[in-house]
This record gives sequence, structure tokens and C-alpha cells, in this order.
Amino acid sequence: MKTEKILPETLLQLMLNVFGAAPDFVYKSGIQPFLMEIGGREFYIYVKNLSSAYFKTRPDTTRAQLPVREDFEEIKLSAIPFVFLGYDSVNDVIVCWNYHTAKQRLNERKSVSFYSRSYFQEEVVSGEFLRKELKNGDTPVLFKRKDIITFFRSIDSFFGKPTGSEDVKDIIVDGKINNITDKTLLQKLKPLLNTDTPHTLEAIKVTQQYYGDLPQMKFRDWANLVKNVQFSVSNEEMKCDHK
DNA sequence: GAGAGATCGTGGGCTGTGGC
DNA sequence: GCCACAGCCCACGATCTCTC
Repeated sequence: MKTEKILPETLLQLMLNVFGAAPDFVYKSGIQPFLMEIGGREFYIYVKNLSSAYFKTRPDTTRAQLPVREDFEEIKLSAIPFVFLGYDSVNDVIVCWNYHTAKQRLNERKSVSFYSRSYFQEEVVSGEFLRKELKNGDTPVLFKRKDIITFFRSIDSFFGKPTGSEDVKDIIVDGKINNITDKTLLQKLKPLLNTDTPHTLEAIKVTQQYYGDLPQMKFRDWANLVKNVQFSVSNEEMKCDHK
């Protein structure tokens, strides 16, 4: 795989260019890694160029390597998720490995490798998330850089919650969202929809802005998505019901 | 068919090198 | 000196092949 070296600052800028479209995105500090917030959650993001693994018989194997760094110790001890991303500049594709695993592996060795395949990266199309299984059990998710907002909106659906929580169903299938489970978005939609006179069009607009550009989603899909929103009954309401 | 050894496939991680 | 990438060797499990 022919790689073009991209400076850490440029990689940061490439990410910010897309994240900037999300109204709830906040860049906080750092270059690589950098700290950011989206959907009310903070993340440490570390983006590195994907390059060949230089296996003589397997030129298709690509990888990104994690070095040892002092600031990783702080991140490792922090409660904030650490998301390690590999960037393929040729295909404008991002590979994300399980962020729970990536955090655990920080500073474990002088150089920790995370693998992908160049043909996986070439396979990615706009609006879709490719989840591939490697022989080492890793299940990296590949997507176009422009889809990074959508990816972060549903990152738990790909890798689950950190601490022994129940599995979360994938909400993006074939580039489409079938169900809104994101609490932040549900909070925004509640005043628009949970009323005698629902503001459906406004709700569709809010949802589109929240998830970003999804080419597979037609207006009818967005409308159905909003129509099917269900607001769970709060604990307090539950208690009242049982009185 | 079963077991042993050889070979292959895949990933881990170290060192070297060059740019800043 | 630090960092990122290039290049390499090594470990190990899976699979294949040979022999009995």
C-alpha cells in the first residue's frame, strides 16, 4: 500500500473539518491525541496514518502503531474513552479499532500494532460502516471520513459499553438508522414530538442535523424514524404508575 | 484414520531511519 | 531527542502432507 505521510496537525484538521458540522461538537485541547466532546460525551482521539505492515507475502495487510508516550498514562487512568483511529488518505477512510481494547493496550509495549487490510479500506462506501473480523479477534469498523459524526453518535453500538453492560443493537444497517436510542437526541426531540401538536418537520430537521449526512436515508426514512420514536417512561413516572 | 512433522498464515513487536 | 513510518524477524495457531 502506497501511503502518503500526513502530519499530526493535518490529521487533526481533517477530523475537525468534518466534526465542525455537528452543532454539539466541542474541540477541547491537544493535537494527537486530542480531547473533544460530542453528544455530551468526551473522547480522547488519536489518529495515525495507516501504512503497510510490510509483510513480504501479505502486502494487503495494513496497520497503525501505538508508541509509548507519557501522556498515555494519564489517558489510561482517565475515565474518558480513548479512540484510536487509522487514516487511509488514498481512500479517505478511517479505521477504528475497539476503543476499550485500545485503551487497555496503551503503553503495554514499545510499539503496539493494530491491523487492517487495504482491500477492506477500498471496499468502504459513503454512508456505510464496514465491520470486519480479523484472525486475532479484532473487529475494526471502517467508514468514510465524512461519516465520522454518525460513527461517534453510535460508537457504543459497534463496541458496546465499557463496563459489563448489556449489548446494544446496531442502529445503523446498510447506511440507514432504524431506531433512535441516543438519549441526547431523544431529549431534543421530546419537546417537539411528545405533545398534542407534534412538530414532525422540525424533529426531522433536528435528527438530520444530529446524525449528519447519510446518503442512504431518504426523506421517507427520516420521517419514519421520527414517527417511530418512543420516549421511555422515567423512573419517577414508573414509581407513580406502581402506586 | 490417526499421529507427527512440515509448512503456511497471521499478527506482535523491535530496531532502523529520516524529518522536524 | 522525539516521533512516525519502514522493514524485519519471531511466535504461534491452523492447515496440510506424509507415514504407518
